[in-house]
Amino acid sequence: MSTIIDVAREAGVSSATVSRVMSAPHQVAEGTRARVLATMARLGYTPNIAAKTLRTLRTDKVVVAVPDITNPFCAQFIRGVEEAASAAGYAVLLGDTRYDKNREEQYAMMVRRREADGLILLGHGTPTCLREVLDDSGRPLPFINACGFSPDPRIPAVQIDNLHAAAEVIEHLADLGHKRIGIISGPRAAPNSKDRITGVHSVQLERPDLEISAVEGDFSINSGLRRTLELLDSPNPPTAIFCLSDEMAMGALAAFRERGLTCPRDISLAGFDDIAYAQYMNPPLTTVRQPMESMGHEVFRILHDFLTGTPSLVRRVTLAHQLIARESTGPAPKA
Amino acid sequence: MSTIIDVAREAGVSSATVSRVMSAPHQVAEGTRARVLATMARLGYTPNIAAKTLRTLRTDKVVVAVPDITNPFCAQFIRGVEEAASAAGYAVLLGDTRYDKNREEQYAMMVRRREADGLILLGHGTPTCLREVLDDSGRPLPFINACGFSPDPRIPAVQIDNLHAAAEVIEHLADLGHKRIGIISGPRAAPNSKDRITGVHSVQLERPDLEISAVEGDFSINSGLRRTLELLDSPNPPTAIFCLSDEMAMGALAAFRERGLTCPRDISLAGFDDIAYAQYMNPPLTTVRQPMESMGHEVFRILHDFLTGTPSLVRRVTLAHQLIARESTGPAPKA
DNA sequence: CTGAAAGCGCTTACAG
DNA sequence: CTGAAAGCGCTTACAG
Repeated sequence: MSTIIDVAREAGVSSATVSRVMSAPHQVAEGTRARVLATMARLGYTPNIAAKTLRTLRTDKVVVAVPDITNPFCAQFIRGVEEAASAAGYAVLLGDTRYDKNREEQYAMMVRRREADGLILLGHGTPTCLREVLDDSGRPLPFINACGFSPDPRIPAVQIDNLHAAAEVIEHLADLGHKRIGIISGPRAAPNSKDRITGVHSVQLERPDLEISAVEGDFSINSGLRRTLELLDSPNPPTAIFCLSDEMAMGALAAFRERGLTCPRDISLAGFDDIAYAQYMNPPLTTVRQPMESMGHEVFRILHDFLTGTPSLVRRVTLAHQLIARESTGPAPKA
Repeated sequence: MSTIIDVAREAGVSSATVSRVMSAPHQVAEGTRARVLATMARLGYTPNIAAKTLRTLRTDKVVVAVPDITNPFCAQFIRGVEEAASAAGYAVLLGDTRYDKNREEQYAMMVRRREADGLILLGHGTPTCLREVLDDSGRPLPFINACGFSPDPRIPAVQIDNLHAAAEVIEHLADLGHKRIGIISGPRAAPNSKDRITGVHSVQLERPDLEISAVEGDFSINSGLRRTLELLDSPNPPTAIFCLSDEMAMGALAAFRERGLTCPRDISLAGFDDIAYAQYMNPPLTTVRQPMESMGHEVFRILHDFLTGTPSLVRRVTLAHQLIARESTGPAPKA
């Protein structure tokens, strides 16, 4: 591999000039620039990024860590981040944490080791290795949460209004005459699961005849299947089930089939997220759309402002959600 | 951020010793080592990877580029690669090419610019910027294909036996009495689509009463839906449809619903890949399982051998597939 | 518009 | 077991 020195020698200029041709071409005389460009092409020169990074302390990379790349919901978010990032000349390093704190830390370490300029984390957590840095300096970090507000108010975050979104689903079900509603949540610890459950109960305050039974899932198809079976086998089973992810709703559909139940005739079902598959399920799934691509754009924009030193006081951004009523919800069966 | 020099000064040793504590601890006297370790911890020292990479010309990273991270099929593959990679001390950089050659090139450039040691490409293509290097030196590159054999025999690749896998599906359908079978392929240009279609026709040679009509899709749910509708609306519609991806099969199921057809009573359906959703579709989907995680393991192993200079003549590896007969295929309806 | 020179933070033969 | 020193390939004030 040829270096900037080789190019300089061949083109009869200094390495500084070659460097300028790449980073500030207008500072170089046109003839010189053309000669250098031709030489670079002839030698097949490719800059060594490690050297550049060492010198500038900038990588033009961000890492985005998601809990489960297998989930199209995460993938859509990544797409959004990547779109905004590549438009700004940044590359995206993708991390799959599998809901594992250790793996999250590993990706966060990439920014400490200067392998990336910043970290975008889909979720509400703050990796330890970044938290320490935060405490030391007291100033914000190149770090942002999506789909979950951090408990630390200094850390910027973007999400939807989970509380009201969940409330809307319950209202939708209640309007259809459902009285007994089963909720399958994600892990309770997650603030957005808590927010959604709070939303559910906020409706119950105004409609005291609602009976809500909440069980805890883990967002996976299989947990949706298992928990639904439990709800169906309880003494007084719900007439509608609200899963806090579309994947769990997919499991619920499988459970209905296993019990010979027809949706929505015998039981209604709502999901959350509006992944690409939701509209193709049988029946098409009623769910809440989270604007994941926009969330990706927004999150990158905020991180980028920070990285470029653009002053900004933005800390919390809430994006619009949308209840999408499809065929999986219908009138409650007559008792 | 403290550097190796700071640690050396504080610990009263040279930077060479600090370096050895990290990379070859057994070469350092125990007392010295302990002192250095304590100092590193006290200063919160984190090595600067850019400097290390510049010096060693190794990144301990591989980039894996997939056509569509949104597809769980790709995600499973990534999981496999990542498992093998992290066991070997490598990090994975993930690239989503969206079936776009330009984006593929961009990720391939990362290895030319020394941002990664090698490239794993899910698909059969060879990025131009790597092809040139190959031509120059004549020796193999840190590059490997998965799910598609490269036309260039020097480039290693791992896949399943697409030809026989597709043949097995057709035989399964023919055994169920189906005579008119519709095929929805991926883009025809892809070698693995061609291989599968060849497999389909190989069965036809032995069973001349089979009528095969093949149309071209793009692996997306929506193309599965559209193409299925076309097949259903043709003068003499097939009694079974074989989609060359499970996502397209999902679209086919939506098309059946749109036309009021019950699967498998009125029409049978088979997919390809066995993504996680396949078993939860309604009805559960008959499909061909590709062992994507194992493929990821295998691919990384081969690349790693190359990277570490381990001599190996492995060029083509074929992994076992499996026909998974579920409920979406049944006897052909009586004419 | 261009060049000489310092320096980013590591690693690694080499010598002792 | 340890250190002095060179060097990986860039960029950037500084000077002209």
